[in-house]
Amino acid sequence: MHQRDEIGFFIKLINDCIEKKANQTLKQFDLTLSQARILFYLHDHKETTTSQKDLEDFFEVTHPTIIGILNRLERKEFIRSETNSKDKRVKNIFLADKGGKVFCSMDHFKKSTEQKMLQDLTVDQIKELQSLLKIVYKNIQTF
Amino acid sequence: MHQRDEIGFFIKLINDCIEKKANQTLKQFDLTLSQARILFYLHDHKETTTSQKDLEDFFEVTHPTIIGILNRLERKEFIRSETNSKDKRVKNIFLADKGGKVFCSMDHFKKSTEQKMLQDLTVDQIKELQSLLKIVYKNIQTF
DNA sequence: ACATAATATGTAGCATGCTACAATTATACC
DNA sequence: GGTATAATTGTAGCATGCTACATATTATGT
Repeated sequence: MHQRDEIGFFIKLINDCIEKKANQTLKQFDLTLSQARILFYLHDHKETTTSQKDLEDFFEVTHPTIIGILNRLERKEFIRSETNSKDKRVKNIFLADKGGKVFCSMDHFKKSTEQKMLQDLTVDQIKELQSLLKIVYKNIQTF
Repeated sequence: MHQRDEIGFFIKLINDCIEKKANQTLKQFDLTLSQARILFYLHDHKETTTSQKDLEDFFEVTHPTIIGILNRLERKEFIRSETNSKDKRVKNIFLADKGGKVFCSMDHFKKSTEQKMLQDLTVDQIKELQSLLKIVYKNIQTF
């Protein structure tokens, strides 16, 4: 088995490539892929309040990672944050006006990207890919 | 479509997870996953000389990325390097004794990891996954 | 009520990826 | 042969991931 044929290696190639291309496109919005994903999350969860911890759990990254991304987003005024008055340990995160404004054009970019990525695949193949990746994911998590 | 169901997002979760677990295991060898992958490459290409550029092309990363990894590997004496006398622009990279020594135990770890990752999948399913990922990869590259 | 444990966030330092710019050497062309 | 171009490597600075340690607040148990 050659290194480049291994699933883990291949997944890394794909992930690096997605991130690079996305970051090049998102540069026009002064955003990175990880930052944009946070904005999408906040947009999708407008009705409920979101804490830093919620973002850690959803994106499955450690808290120093989330803190870094949020600090950069807040410095650029895409989001704002405030301490929860009920539980002062908790910091709530909100989409700021600027974050809402870039949303439409970003959403369009996101949909066309996902579409290009999955072109030449049938609906069944996409479902199959999702289900296979889910199994792989479950396997690695239980190491 | 929810964010976590998107292929790109899912691939990132899997990649982060693989890298984290692998780095925890490889710590005993004083190596990271990216560093170990370089050693595997050098081991698999013992018969031919390898330049920095070869590694960039194989791993599809930029040259500053490769330089960083190689510098850390050389500082730890897993590899050594020398300027090509025929073409002084080129820097050749060799596996050092120390790099060869950790190889057996790493190889064992690598095989058992790949096995655990793909458990519960049939040979046909693995082939199907590889072929689907290959299509996705081709699609992103031609953006 | 008070000590202890758990939870949420913060900071420091590192590895790996990137872009942008620079330096050196080899190649190509007139 | 000399100049322009290409190829290879190097450096600086940043974003995002991590671990390890620290701090503040809340929850728990006696």
